[in-house]
Amino acid sequence: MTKQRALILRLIRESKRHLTADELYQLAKKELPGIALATVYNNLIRLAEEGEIKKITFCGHTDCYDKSIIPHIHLICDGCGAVSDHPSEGLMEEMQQRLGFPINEYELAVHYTCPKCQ
Amino acid sequence: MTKQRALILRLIRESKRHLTADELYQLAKKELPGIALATVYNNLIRLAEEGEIKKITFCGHTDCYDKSIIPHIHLICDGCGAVSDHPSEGLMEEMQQRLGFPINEYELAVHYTCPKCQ
DNA sequence: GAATTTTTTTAGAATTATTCTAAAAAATGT
DNA sequence: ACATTTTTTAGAATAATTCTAAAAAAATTC
Repeated sequence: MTKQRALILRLIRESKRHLTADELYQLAKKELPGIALATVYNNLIRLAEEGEIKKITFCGHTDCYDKSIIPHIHLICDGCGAVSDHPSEGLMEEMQQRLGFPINEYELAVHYTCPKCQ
Repeated sequence: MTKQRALILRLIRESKRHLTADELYQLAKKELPGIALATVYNNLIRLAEEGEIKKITFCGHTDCYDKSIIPHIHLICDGCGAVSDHPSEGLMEEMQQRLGFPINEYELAVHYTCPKCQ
């Protein structure tokens, strides 16, 4: 665990939003000015492999990284594009029953119109 | 409706798989050798806007285009990476009940291990 | 149906996101 | 501390996508 990797993990955990690789790079540079963008990418891959964070990809957006590795629903407002998280207890089991075979995980993005954009 | 757009739409509809922009470009060139890659992109954007096709993005994969605009589940094998479609009747309603507010659409990718890769 | 206007296409440059490479630096094991 | 392994850095390379300006095609108007 290098100081670069620790910093990236901390930034992801402290953030209220999902951050892109470049956003993390910009934030990381403030604390560790010499850090390279490739280091951010390397560590994001590694942290995701180790299960510390989760890579998320939405249609039309740059890949982001989520501190929560517990499955949950991503709510996307079609008006302003804001992304929020929503718990999804029991959805794994529900999905397995529906499909009739065991599953490893799922990614669920729900598009709606948030109260502000109504 | 230009012949380029018609061709791209036909190729998507005739394909059994989801195709990337570049795959479509390669296929389209066989029938219309002078077609430009930008034309493929322009028309994919347009066709998706018009609701003729659907753009799909999976974590780590290049964007693909789906002939079916009816919501369905994408099954992704974690072994071989193969993507297949699965119907999802009633899932929209189920999801709305779970969330407690109306939704526009959803994207659901389920990761599993296919029989071959077991 | 020719002239005009609008839309689309083409070719290539530009941009964005990401990955690769090779040398330097840091961390780890002895 | 010395050797080995891993990680980082800087910058080049690649991949996917978008932009731009001119040419071509399609649609509209007279």
